[in-house]
Amino acid sequence: MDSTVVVIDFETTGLSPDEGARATEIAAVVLDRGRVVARYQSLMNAGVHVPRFIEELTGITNAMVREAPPAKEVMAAFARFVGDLPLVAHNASFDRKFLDAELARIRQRRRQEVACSMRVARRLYPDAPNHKLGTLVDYAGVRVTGRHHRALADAEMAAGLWTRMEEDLLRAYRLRQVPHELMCRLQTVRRDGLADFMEGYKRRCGP
DNA sequence: TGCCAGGCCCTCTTTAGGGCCTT
Repeated sequence: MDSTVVVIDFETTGLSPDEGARATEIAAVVLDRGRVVARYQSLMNAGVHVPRFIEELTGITNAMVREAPPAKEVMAAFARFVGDLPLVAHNASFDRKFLDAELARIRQRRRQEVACSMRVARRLYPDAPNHKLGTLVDYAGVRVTGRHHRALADAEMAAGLWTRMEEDLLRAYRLRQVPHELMCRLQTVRRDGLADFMEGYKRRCGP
């Protein structure tokens, strides 16, 4: 189960929990050997106003949030769902800070690292027009599963992108498998040093 | 109601600046 990860995505009222932004929706998909085998998704009511811009961006309205279960219940269920499995998110620094902030409100702490699909994509696809999730989904031929900026659709498409990147690594470097640890280490490799890194990896670890 | 940040990476770099990406 070395390759099993949970791909997560938050929709929020803004860009930073330090500035008062809260989560409005969260989703997680369990990705096992390239297949989504479990899903979790919920809107959540954190008792905050959703700005008009965010309503238009996400389609998540104040009325939808008012009728959603309390954030503390959603986050507790989310924490049970993901357990200790390693996490993946697109632009992980964003989702990580909201995850940590929302968990702290229910007196829980994250127990695993969050790998970043955007950072890996920047290594693997330096010629993509840009590295937004929507652009990479088109560029890599990932199936569009729903509306962008809704948590479950974005988590599923990020999972599809993660799978495609594993496949491209397998093809390009003739590996038998792509351990999650390798995907994490790719994040810290300079973009122009990927080929050298992979050759070194194969020598140390075998194909 | 309207507006907001921060980590990462690249390069014309490292005594820094600016673009990208997330909502």
